[in-house]
Amino acid sequence: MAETTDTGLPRAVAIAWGMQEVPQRGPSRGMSHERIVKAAIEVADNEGLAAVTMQAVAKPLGFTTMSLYRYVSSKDELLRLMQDAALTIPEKVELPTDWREALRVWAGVVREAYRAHPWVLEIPRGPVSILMPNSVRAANLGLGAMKDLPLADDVKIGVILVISQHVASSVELERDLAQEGIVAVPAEGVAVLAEVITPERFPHLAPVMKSGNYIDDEVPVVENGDGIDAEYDLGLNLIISGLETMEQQGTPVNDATK
Amino acid sequence: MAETTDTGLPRAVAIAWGMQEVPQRGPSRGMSHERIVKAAIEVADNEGLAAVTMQAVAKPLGFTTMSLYRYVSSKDELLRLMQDAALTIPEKVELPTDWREALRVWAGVVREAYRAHPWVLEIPRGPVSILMPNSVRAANLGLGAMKDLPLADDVKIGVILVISQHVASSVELERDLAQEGIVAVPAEGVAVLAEVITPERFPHLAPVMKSGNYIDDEVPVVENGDGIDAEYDLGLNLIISGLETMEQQGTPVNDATK
DNA sequence: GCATGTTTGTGTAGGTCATAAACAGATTAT
DNA sequence: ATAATCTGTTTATGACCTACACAAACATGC
Repeated sequence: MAETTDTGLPRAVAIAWGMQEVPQRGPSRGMSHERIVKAAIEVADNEGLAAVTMQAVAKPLGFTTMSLYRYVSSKDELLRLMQDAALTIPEKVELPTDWREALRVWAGVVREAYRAHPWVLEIPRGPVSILMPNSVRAANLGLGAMKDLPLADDVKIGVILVISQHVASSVELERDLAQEGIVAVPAEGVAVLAEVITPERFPHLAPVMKSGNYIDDEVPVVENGDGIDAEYDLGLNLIISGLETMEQQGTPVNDATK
Repeated sequence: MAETTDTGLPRAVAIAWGMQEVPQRGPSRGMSHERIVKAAIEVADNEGLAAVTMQAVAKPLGFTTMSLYRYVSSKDELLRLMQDAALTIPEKVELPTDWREALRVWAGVVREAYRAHPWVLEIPRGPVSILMPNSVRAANLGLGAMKDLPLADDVKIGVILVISQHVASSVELERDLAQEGIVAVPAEGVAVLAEVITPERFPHLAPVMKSGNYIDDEVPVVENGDGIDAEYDLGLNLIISGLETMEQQGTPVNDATK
């Protein structure tokens, strides 16, 4: 599926790491991966990921659609490059010494990266994604945040995955709810829904909905904007709190960093 | 964006709840939402979500492509119906009384539902998804698992979201890694990668990779199949453990169920 | 310099898809 | 009956990705 280079690495990985040798014989190139990806990101930022067509990317650059294929072997590859390039982790991040605070800062950095380009979450993240430069940088930073936490390496990797996924899901939820006109269910629709979500059929959920915090006239069932922050904090707090007990219980450690 | 009915509810919601009145005047219908969705799910199960085209769904049913549009207003609506129908929660689930075990069982049920149709995770889950019958059933069951946990309702809702998202992400990761030929990076490629992931540039990550658990000849950086189970358990354990301390600390309770 | 092979950007064309529009036959309401 | 409405179909349109072929540009080896 994913095109591979002679090193056996997916092409997108080689390109993103700058490991793709440039041809020498022909005319010099008038374009570059960087400029293409940048233009594509601009389109996605302005008009959404669905608006990213080869034509829409090429045109502002003053090139033809097909010319992009001299740099990118498929649209899929372009999407993968965008996915990595959009995950902009700041060059220098000051991490607190306390691992709890450090993890919070780290999660916040990742969260802001997603928030800056929410469409990245629409791109399917295959196993290749994790080999890309910015994913590696993010993982490295996350491990740094946990450097004083006495847990095994594979647990730390797991924590990084769990937190990343939580952050991603949270931003995704936030983005979904921000789309007005979809969430807004008028009172009439809510009333109709209340007829099928009865206490008999849904004994545990129905009372919660009745309690009113989750159904007002506009926003049903799920939380509003503030609720998203609450959900983000809740998940992060639970994970960190869980790590604390794990730390106190002293899980066996197998740390390669010594 | 999402088509709405006269009740103001998205059409997909009305259809899924069986709240869509059937026309009376014309000829009787030769097709049904159920059969269409079932056929579509079959295609997705066999050939992946990408193979779900209106034609591919209609043909096995002996109907034309366009006939589907008499039942479904767009492909997007069909996808949403598939998304809900694929989340098959068992009719009766025996939940242990202990909320910790009950949450584990609940998470397992959701996990198996996703595993049965992993392609659901490729369908963008908009805010509408949460109004669909099976999402509501899942939420109700999750709340039931926590019925003896003295926490506020909105916290419980948050916990359900957090756990669902963790389960979904974990299954997604599992599915990605199961696709052979993408993950398999030959030793040569790994060696090349090791040249750019240097201890100087990635002081925390590089030692972990060197430690060997994460790079063998075939599977780089990320865990193999067993590792996925470990990641799933880790996340769930952290969340539940976090809930335990929250329980012991006695967070203020505001329970609508009394 | 010059021939040769390579690479670039472009134009053309083919194939897949979703879906709008118009129509004939079926069925029910008046 | 007559009119209104609905069903399934045929036809057509417009996005899109991308394979292919071509001419001009450029580096290398003679």
